[in-house]
Amino acid sequence: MTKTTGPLALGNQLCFAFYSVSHAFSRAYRQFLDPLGLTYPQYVVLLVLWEQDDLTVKEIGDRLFLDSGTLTPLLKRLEAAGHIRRTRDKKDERQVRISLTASGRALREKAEEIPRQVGCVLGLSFDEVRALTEQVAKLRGRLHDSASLAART
Amino acid sequence: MTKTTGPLALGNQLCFAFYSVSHAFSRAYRQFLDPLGLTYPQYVVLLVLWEQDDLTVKEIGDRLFLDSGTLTPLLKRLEAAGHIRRTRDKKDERQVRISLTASGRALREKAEEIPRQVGCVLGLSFDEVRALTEQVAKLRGRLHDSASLAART
DNA sequence: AACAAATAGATTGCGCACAATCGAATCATG
DNA sequence: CATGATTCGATTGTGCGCAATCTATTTGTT
Repeated sequence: MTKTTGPLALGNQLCFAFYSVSHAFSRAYRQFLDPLGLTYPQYVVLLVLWEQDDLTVKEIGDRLFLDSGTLTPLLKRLEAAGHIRRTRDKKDERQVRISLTASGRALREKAEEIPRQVGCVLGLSFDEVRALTEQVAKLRGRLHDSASLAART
Repeated sequence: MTKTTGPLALGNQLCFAFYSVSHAFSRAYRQFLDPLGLTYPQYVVLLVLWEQDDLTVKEIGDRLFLDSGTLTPLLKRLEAAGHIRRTRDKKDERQVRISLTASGRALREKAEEIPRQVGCVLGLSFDEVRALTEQVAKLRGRLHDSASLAART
């Protein structure tokens, strides 16, 4: 057994809980995403585009808290797979607009069932999932606020 | 604004909440870990060793849900930094035992304050942190159980 | 003793995640 | 206008995270 007291005790550390559950979720999704040839981060990018098509790289990054160093190669792989198109914006040539292809839109159907399938092993009610999601999102917001505060120093 | 309904709506997805809060935590820890020359995964390995020294790679992996593909290079970097020693077990030459050096033990003091410093931006009481940690750990357990069940097929 | 199976760790290859840096395009200010 | 600052995205380099594979060692069975 591990100790359960003290500031360094692993069991008490919320950060590790999130770190490890995030990987566990990623592995759980993998079994459904592998047949589609998608990774979890690619799937999340598609989630964004299924909600709103034709976004710039920056807009996608803002929604997912990812920067171009992560997104550029990821988007190139999605483009190589034929799921998206990358085109420079005519109005502002600095921006690259990302739009779904027919293939990318077609994936949506198959992806629609995944969260439900993973969700049923969680043993949580819809309301519990909603409450937990909101609580976690609130924590993420506070961490971001404090980070951007620290960065301004 | 993003939509808030439908199975694919990002805001409703617990998985993304964990994915993004985990990165947010990692970034929050980074500002404290950078001065120590540690990454978050390296810090977590040290947390384990501060709790119990002289573990095998497998034992560390079991506690952290990581495999040798991740741990071997990470441990070599911790060894190169002088924080740990890696020695083959005399009784069972397949195993590599990981033990802290004086330098590795000395880091503990400086690391002791980090979770508290990050924790105070969360705006949660001690009990709320404990409850949330337990709830998240329970979810991780269920995801693991279902994964090992699926792997056995 | 002999040999198949299991186990521990290392290695390889791929895909994030992110800091740092760069070039090009745009904007702001005088 | 001019030009300095800002913004966007791409690029580079480092470090995970993990599947797949490999070797060496140990264990189990006969």
